[in-house]
Amino acid sequence: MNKLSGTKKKIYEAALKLFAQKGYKATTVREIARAVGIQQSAIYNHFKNKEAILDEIIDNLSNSHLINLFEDKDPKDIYKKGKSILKHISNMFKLISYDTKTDLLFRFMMQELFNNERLRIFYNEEFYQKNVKKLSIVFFMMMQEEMIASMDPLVLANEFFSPLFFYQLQIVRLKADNKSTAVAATLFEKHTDFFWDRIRINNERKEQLFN
Amino acid sequence: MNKLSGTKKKIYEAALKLFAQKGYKATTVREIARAVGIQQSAIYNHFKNKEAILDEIIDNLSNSHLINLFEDKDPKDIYKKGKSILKHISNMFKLISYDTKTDLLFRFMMQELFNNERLRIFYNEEFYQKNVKKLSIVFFMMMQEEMIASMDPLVLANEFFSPLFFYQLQIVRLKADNKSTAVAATLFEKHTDFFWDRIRINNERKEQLFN
DNA sequence: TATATATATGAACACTTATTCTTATATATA
DNA sequence: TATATATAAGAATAAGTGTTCATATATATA
Repeated sequence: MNKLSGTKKKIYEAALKLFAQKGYKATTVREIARAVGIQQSAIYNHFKNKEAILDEIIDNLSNSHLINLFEDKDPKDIYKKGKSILKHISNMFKLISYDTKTDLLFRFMMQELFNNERLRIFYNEEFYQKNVKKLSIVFFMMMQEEMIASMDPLVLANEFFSPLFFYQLQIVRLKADNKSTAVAATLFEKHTDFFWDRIRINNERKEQLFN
Repeated sequence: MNKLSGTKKKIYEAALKLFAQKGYKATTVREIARAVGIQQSAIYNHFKNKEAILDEIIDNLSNSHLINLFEDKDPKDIYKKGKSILKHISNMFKLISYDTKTDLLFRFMMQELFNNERLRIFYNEEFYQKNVKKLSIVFFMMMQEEMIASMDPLVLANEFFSPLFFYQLQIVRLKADNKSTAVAATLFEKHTDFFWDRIRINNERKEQLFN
């Protein structure tokens, strides 16, 4: 989002918040205007129409932290870190769930997933496929180095990714009712511990392999 | 749902379909009426208002197959089956994703999750908590019988449940765009295979334990 | 068959919706 | 300072919304 005027940015952010809370369809232009503190007609000086706000939000999803679990690091450089890279990714999910800005984006995405084809394409390509593919490369390399047991890397990537997504959804859902997220939050780490412990090759096993 | 008149049932089902497809708010009473083939005013002979249709749908979720993964079987009776009970539950998720009726309920639930507090309560208590607790009882008993490795049963239950949920969401999402679900569908079984293979105690390990 | 009840219609209602004007006021540019 | 441009307000509009009403027609009951 480059150099928005103050008001345009305010409209954008108020709209995102409302879309995430009650959905695009249920949010009125009047509500957005009221949240910004202007007349509804003033909105049309900044956006062509209501849908243009929605489109711009979806456009900007690609630049958000919602999808950059790897922070643009090359899988080839990080696989050596073993468990700690999984811990890091797991922690990224946790941070997204709690960061007030990314949290909105995630809730918005889940809210509108079935109502917007562009959003589904984003979800599939940027949020899911991209990350799972990177993960599977990491796992593939770990297998080659005999850090972890050998199996289908793509399956493994899905198995690592899906609980993180689910726990994230849990937290966003609990927050919607102002319920405690403490228990759900611990599951991020427990998932990584459980997962790594089950796939890693320890020294004894390694010796067995070489015998 | 007891003895609805023909028309009431038609309204109910047309509404569920539309709610699941485009959301409650975006669905108009006129659309529901058109789908049934009656005037919009006739709907009010069967339901007090639009929201009453929504409420009735949510009421009936508890009777649906959406949540009865165990088909009312006692965890104490089924844990002995070991992997096959997990296969069975995994397959239930898969069936739900493809059954045209339950598939609608799941999509409806995900559509309206953030817009309806009663639905979130249902999701949390009936869909999530109830099943995960039953699962953890099953795992706890498997641990006592030294069928699987010993760890926190509730964590294990979450680890088994969450990928199934995720894959189900994947399939419903892919179906929304008429995309192929073949690859996603294989993940249900692969999840169970991977999961069981990692937690089970095989004979060699068992011998080690007794030494 | 006659009567009561349930269900259908079609028109109308009051309200909300997104959007568009015209007009006024800032803000930036010359 | 004068002028052009961007942004604000307020009123108005047309279309869409859920809902109600009086009335007609089936359907079930006596």
